[in-house]
Amino acid sequence: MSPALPARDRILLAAHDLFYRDGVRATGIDRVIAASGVAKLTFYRHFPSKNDLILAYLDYRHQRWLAWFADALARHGGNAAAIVPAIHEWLADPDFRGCAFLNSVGELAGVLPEVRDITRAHKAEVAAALAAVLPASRRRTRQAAALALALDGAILRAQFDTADAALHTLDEIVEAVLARPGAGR
Amino acid sequence: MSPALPARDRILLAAHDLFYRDGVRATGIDRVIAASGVAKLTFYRHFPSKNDLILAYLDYRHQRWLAWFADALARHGGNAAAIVPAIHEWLADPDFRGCAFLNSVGELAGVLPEVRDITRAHKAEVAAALAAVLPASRRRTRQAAALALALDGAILRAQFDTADAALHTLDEIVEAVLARPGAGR
DNA sequence: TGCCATGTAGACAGACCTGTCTACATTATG
DNA sequence: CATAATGTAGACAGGTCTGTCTACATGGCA
Repeated sequence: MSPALPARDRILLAAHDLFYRDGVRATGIDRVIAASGVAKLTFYRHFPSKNDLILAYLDYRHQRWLAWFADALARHGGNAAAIVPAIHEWLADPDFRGCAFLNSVGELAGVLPEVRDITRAHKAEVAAALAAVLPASRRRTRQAAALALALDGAILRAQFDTADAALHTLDEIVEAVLARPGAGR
Repeated sequence: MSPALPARDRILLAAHDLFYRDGVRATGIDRVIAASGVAKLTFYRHFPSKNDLILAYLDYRHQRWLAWFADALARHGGNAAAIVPAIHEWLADPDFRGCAFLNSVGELAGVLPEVRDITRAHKAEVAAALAAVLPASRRRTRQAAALALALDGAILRAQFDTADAALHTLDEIVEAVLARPGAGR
């Protein structure tokens, strides 16, 4: 009957699900408290303000998403051809609601500037994960940056158009960027 | 002393500036009313609910932004090389706060589904504006779709990283997409 | 035994939000 | 002149939000 998880973890889990699904601003503290089955005072002992919870949520999301992404890339072959199938897996998930970081920047960057830094750091790691599956070359880092940017575009596109359209266009950009003859230096 | 613009236009102008700068959800009706110098009852006669105002705002923004974009492309030469300089102009604007439509999808799609359709229509017209400056070819429409997606990625990137980084990466994608040898059909 | 961290339940304050309502002024038009 | 549309000023209701507070329970450890 004792709770399976300590209070802090239950709060963080509940906050993750609600913040990601409904948006940070649209989710009240009271809903997080109800969903985690914790008392209000307990909540405020662990997270003195909602902003603290938001930052903890982004940190948790960062670790969780990146672990999933690295695993998905590996499962699909661990090379450049794995990128689109891995993303397809995500976009097809019925719980897909876009990128938590991009969503948060739009919602919160004005009032919580740390979100910008967290997002920049997150996207840098995404680009690194992409670079790791590209063929070694002098242009690999820049190719990864281009793919990371296109990936963000595709994630957004999938939120107001079909996932298939987003993936198809992403695929074209991936091929164009990788096929491009070495124009560089 | 009579107002330069009819009440409805003043409301829409004020809503545009506030919604775009601070976000739709973060901006209360009272602030729009104060900024437009209109009485509350007058406001509610023109826009029975905030949702009506939001949709009118997006419609107005759509026309205004697209007119600016077409003009900027023309001023920079009206060909494919005009794309990055035109976007540069926008990102360098101190009032730049990302794409109003992408921001709204994140904030509102859950409670106001029309936002999704409006955004899809807006982006389709952006792609058409891009296609108009690309060299005629069998692949022009698909190239424009790819560039539109990359453009969205760049707009986002500029919100948490430097505009220069976003533009540089966008430029690489533009060149890769346009340089790509005809991969057939 | 005594102390303290950690927990529960829930009332409450103060702010802000949307939308309604009363009461009155101005202007154009039939 | 009379009527209707359009405007102003601002109180108010009912809801939601964050964060504080009181009062009490439990379990580990010195």
